[in-house]
This record gives sequence, structure tokens and C-alpha cells, in this order.
Amino acid sequence: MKLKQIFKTKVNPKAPYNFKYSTQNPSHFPTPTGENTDTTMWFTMHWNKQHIGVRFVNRGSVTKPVVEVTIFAKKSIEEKALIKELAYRFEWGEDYTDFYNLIKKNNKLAPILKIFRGMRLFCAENLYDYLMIAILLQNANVKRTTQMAKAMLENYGDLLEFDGKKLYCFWTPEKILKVSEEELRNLKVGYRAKSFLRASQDYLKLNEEEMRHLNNEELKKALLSIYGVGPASLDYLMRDVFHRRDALNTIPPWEAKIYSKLLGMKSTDPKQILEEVKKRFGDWRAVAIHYLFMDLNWKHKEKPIEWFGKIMPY
DNA sequence: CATCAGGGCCCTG
DNA sequence: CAGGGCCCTGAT
Repeated sequence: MKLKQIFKTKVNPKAPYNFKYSTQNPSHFPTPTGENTDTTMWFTMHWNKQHIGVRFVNRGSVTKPVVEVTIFAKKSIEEKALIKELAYRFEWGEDYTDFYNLIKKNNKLAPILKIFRGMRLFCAENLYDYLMIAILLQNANVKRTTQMAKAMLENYGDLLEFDGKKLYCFWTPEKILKVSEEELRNLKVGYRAKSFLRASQDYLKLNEEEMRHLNNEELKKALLSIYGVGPASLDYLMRDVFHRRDALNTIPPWEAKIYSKLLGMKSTDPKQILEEVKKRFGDWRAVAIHYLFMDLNWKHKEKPIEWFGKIMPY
């Protein structure tokens, strides 16, 4: 479906804000729901029962941040509420001063701030979309995840046309619940067919807006009540969708190998690594690991790092 | 060529 | 709490 421009405005994220590193993540598997350059980002979302297209253009600098936001849709949209939502998802108002103070003397993190100061932990997706992504990631490598995501989007997503781009919008829970498990299985998503359906049912009982105000324990309980969400997906959801800085409590084996190297540790035991990360970074540990992990991924993208390529073959 | 570990979660014992 | 089953990929 073709969308038209509804409004264009400028926002000022709290400085320092690094547009490039706060709008793209080289570790993510490729999805046809968004596109990036270093200065522009396009993506799709659902908002007030509408499909919308979003474009960000960097019009400022790290110390004087300006993001031009253009919204495409069919019908009118209330500007203020949508900008507030985007500010939440992209952390435009967040203050990382305490984190920067905490790592001032850290020999691994302090040096990379020269490049990454002003990077935020953004998440373009809402809870439902990210839930579907979490299920796509389970028990699958990047190749398989990408293939399943493509099949699902082509069959149940909506193709939006705006600003010369054609990008898919995720399916809605209502839409997917009308599809049979067998039909989903035909897309080679395996047992995840059941997870998509049951997670969609569970999601409809929740209120994402209210969940943002829950404390960690309450939020954790609510998320674990969703079928298909276990300890690993929980950390991702808490960190990305709900911006909890301390959402690092279970480390999968392959991540343990990476963090061990990044932190200069001998052990690759997930438990020991978690203890060390807690000791060094406390309640900022999810952010700290994100900074280290992004540094690694960007370096790998520019010039492949052998040991990392072996663990993470994208 | 066949086999089988690995990955994250649910469910049963 | 341990362990089987789900569904594929990729290493052996």
C-alpha cells in the first residue's frame, strides 16, 4: 500500500547523541522492515491501527543533535504522541552521564568512547514485533532466522511504499491468529508455528504502555507469562523493548565466549562471566556489554575479525 | 554418505 | 530440577 507524507518535524535528542550508532546495529539479522545509511533510517511500524512509514535524517552533530523526522501514512496522525513514542524507542531523552562516569577508568570501555560516545540502545520495534523476532531467533542461526522472517513477512506482513522505499510492516496478532498452525508450518518455521500463535494470544492480554511502568520483578513476571519467552528472550526484551540497563542475567554459551574475550578473562563459563560483569558494571551492565559488543561488530564489519567470524558467521 | 551436537523453550517425570 | 522433544544447520 502507498503512503503519503503526513508531517515533517525536527527533534533534539539529549546531547551527546550519535545518530549513526543509535539507528543501526550491525549484529542484527537483515529484515525487509527497515533500511539504513549512516545518515538516514527508514522503518515501518503500527500506530493507532495504522501502518506507518518513518524516515529519520541526521541534521545535526553529536554535540548538537538534530533529527529530522518524516512520517508517512494514509490518514492523519497526532504528531505529539507519535514523537513521544519514538523518543521512548530511540532513547532521545536518556542521560548516559552516570554510565560514562562509571567507565571513565575502565581500560576496555574508556578508549572506545572516542567513537561511541552518544550511542543509545534503541529499539525500533514494539513489544509484539520484538516478541516475534525473539521467537525467530530461538534455536536458529542467522541464516535460518532470516529465511523464516522473510517467509512470514511476505505472507502475513504488509508491504508499505513510502519515500521511494518498499518495506514490510510486521503482521498483527489479530491477523496471525486467523492462520492455522499447519499453514505456518508450511513456511518451514517448525515448532515455532505454535509459539507465534500462543505468544500472539498472550500478547493481546497485555498492555505494553502500562508494562513500561512496572518494576523489574513485575515486568519479568509479565514477560515470562508469554508462551515462548524464557530466560534468554527475557533479557533481550527487558534490555531492548523496555530499556532496562541491568537486563543481563543469563548468558548463552556463544555469547560467553565473546564476552570472555572482550573482557580479557580466562574463563568462558557463563556464570563466572556474569559475576564479573555485575562486579564491574553493576546496574549498567547491559549497556556496558552493548558498547563492547557494538565496537566489536563495527570493527568486524569494516575488517573481518577471525575469531569472531568463527563464533558468529554472518 | 549418515550421524549428531547445538540452540531456547515447554512440558513431563 | 533433570532431561526429552521440537526443527533445522553445519560440523564430523
